[in-house]
Amino acid sequence: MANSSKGDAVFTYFNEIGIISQLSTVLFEQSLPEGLTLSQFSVLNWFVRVDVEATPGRLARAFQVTGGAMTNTLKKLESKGLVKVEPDKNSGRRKRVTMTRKGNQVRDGAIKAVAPLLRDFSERFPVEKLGRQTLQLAKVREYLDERRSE
Amino acid sequence: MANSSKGDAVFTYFNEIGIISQLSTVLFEQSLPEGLTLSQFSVLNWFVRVDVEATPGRLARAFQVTGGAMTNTLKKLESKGLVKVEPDKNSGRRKRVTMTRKGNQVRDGAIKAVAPLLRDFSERFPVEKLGRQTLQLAKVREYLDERRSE
DNA sequence: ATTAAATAGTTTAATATTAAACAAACACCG
DNA sequence: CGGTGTTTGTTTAATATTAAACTATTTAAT
Repeated sequence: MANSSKGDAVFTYFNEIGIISQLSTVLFEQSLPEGLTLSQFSVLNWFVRVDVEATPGRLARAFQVTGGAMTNTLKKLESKGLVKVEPDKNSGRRKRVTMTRKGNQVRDGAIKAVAPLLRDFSERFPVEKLGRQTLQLAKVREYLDERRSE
Repeated sequence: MANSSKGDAVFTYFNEIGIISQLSTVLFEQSLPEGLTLSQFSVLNWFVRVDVEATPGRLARAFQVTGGAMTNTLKKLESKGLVKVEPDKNSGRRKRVTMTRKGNQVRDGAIKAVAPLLRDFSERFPVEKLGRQTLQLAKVREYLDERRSE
C-alpha cells in the first residue's frame, strides 16, 4: 500500500514533467520564425552560447540525440541557409559546421520573437523560484543520466 | 542584460524538463513488458485508476493527444489482446473500450516490472520532496495549459 | 607495414505523433 | 420533418526521432 502510493507519487511527478515538456515545446515552436523546430533553434543558439564551430558528433552529444537525428537537423538548417557544413581539412571523416550570417540573424529574430513568452512566464514564475526548481531538476536529470546506459 | 539572463533561466528550466522527460520515458519503457510503450501502459493503467470503460475520445482528452494518436494506441493494444473495442449500443458513432483480462494481467506485470525503478528513485528522492516539486510543476502545467489554445 | 579495431557520419526502416481531410451519426432548430 | 452544424472516430501525409546497418577514415597493435 505504502509502496504503491510511493510509486504513484513518482509516476505523477514524471507525468507532470512529460506534459510540461510537450506543452512548452509546442508553445515555443509556435513563436519561432522560419518554421524552426526547437531542435533547430537549439543548434543555432548553441553556436552563440558555446562555440562558433562544431562537428555533427559534438552537437549530437551536446543534445543527447543520435547521430542520425543530428544529420537530419543539420540538413534542415543547411537547406534554409542557416548553417554551413564543410569537410574538415585536418580529418577526412569529420565535418565542420558553422553558422551563417543569415543563421545568426534568424537566431536573433527567434530570440526576439520568443521574448514576450519568456517575459510573461517569468512574471508569473519569478527567477528565484525558478532557479531553485532548476537546481532540483538538475539533480534528477543527473540521476537519470547515470542510470542511462547501465 | 537582465532580460536575456531571465530568458536564459526560463530556457534552462524547460531544457532540464525536456531532458528529464526524454530520459525517464526511455528508462521506463525499457522496463515495460510486451513491448509496451508509455502511452500504451498509461491507457491500461487508466482502466485501473479511473474507470473500467471509456470511449476513444475520452481517453484522447485524458492524455491530451489527438484522436488519431489514440486510434493508433488502441489498435496496438487491441492487436496485443489487451483491450477490447466494440461499437456502443446506445450511440452509433461512439465506441466502447474496455480492458481484457489479459490486459489486466499485463498491466499488473508492468507495475511489478517497474517497481524496482520507482523504489530506487524514491530512495534517492523521498516522496515529501517529490510532492513539493510536483505541486510546483502542476502550477506551471496549469499555466501552460491556459496559454495553450489562446 | 598489415591488419584489426575504433570513430565519424549517413542511410534506411520503423515508430509515435500531429494536422487536416474525411465519413458517419446525431442534435437541434426552422 | 429536413436541412445544418456538431460530434466521434478514422485515415492520410508529414515530421522528428531511434536503432541498426553501412561506408569511409583514422588509430593502434603486432
